[in-house]
Amino acid sequence: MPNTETRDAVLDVAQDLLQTRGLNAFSFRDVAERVRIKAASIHYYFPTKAELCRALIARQRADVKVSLDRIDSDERDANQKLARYVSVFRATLEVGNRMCLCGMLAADVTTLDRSVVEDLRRSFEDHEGWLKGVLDEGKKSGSLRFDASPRDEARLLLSSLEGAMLIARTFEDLRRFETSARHLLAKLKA
Amino acid sequence: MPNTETRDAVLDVAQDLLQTRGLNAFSFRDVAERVRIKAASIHYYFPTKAELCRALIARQRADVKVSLDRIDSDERDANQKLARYVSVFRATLEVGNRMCLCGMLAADVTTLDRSVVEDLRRSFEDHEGWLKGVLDEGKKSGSLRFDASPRDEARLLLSSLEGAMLIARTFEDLRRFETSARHLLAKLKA
DNA sequence: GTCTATAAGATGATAGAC
DNA sequence: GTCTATCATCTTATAGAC
Repeated sequence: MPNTETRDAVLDVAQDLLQTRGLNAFSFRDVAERVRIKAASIHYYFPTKAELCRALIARQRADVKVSLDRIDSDERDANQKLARYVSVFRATLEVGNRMCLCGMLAADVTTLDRSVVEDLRRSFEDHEGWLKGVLDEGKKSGSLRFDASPRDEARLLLSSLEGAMLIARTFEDLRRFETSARHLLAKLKA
Repeated sequence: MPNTETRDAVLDVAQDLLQTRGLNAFSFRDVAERVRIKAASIHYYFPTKAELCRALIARQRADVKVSLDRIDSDERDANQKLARYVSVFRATLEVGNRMCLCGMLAADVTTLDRSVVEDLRRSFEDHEGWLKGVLDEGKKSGSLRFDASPRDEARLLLSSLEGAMLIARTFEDLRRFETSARHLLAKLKA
């Protein structure tokens, strides 16, 4: 079996560099140095940068699923679920002023292989699908209020959070994100 | 005097590549080939990539000022002003599925020189300042309605539009942007 | 202003030793 | 699994001819 420890370390470092600098601003050598192996060794786990990307998205989707499942089991009120959801984004920004993994890949989308773009879209759709469910349920239970369809409202919320991260990061100002997120949730509250 | 024609052509091509691929995914050679000069010649106009960046932002800020001034002189209603403002973003996406220049640089922010980051922030502040004015005036005249401060609401609107571009671009789906933008404006309308 | 030539280093990727 | 060695190519940038 492959050495999962090294493989995970490579993914951890690559993810951090990707979220911090962007896909085209870090190299296999950058990753290797931090993992303290040689660049060539990374190719043993991930033959190409595209495969590294796919693995990052796959792991991220699994991690997100765990987070969303936990929110679903912990919270019953839609407002609380959304607040917890937002806190996932804030945590990303909080540690090292990182951009969302998918948001960063979205910026680099034209430089990605076709198959990576497809995975990236599925990842966004994971978020949108969950948000749609929460919004739908919140509207029906009377705890949320909005005029668009749950689908459109979910898309708008995700987009707005991504944009809020992008700009808060530019100003290195976490409070910018927090303020935007607070207003976004307030607008949805019944 | 320097050859303004070539200089402008370099800026045009660099801007397109930047908005399409991102700062770290195009080279002086890429620009040179499209302008049909040699890469070394670009250094005559822009000694470093950072200076090219600064020039792009400076030109963009001037262009945006012209656009916003025109909106101000053409439209009196705040809702109309915002609709025109949104159409500037849509036009960018419409032609070649391009990301906003500043939004793209924001993704690459950690790889930018300090001085470029400062210019980038000023560019965002230009937008936010204008939006704040429109929102303030719209609220006072009774044509707009929102709960946050004009400043926070302006920041949120700009963030949301950037995020909507980012994700619409990922799906190569202009209508995603249009739908999000429509709902954003509807939420503000009194 | 634009070119050729060149530097000095980085990049993704592969072959083959250990 | 990890390494060294190597490849072919690209990158930003500079020097100096034309």
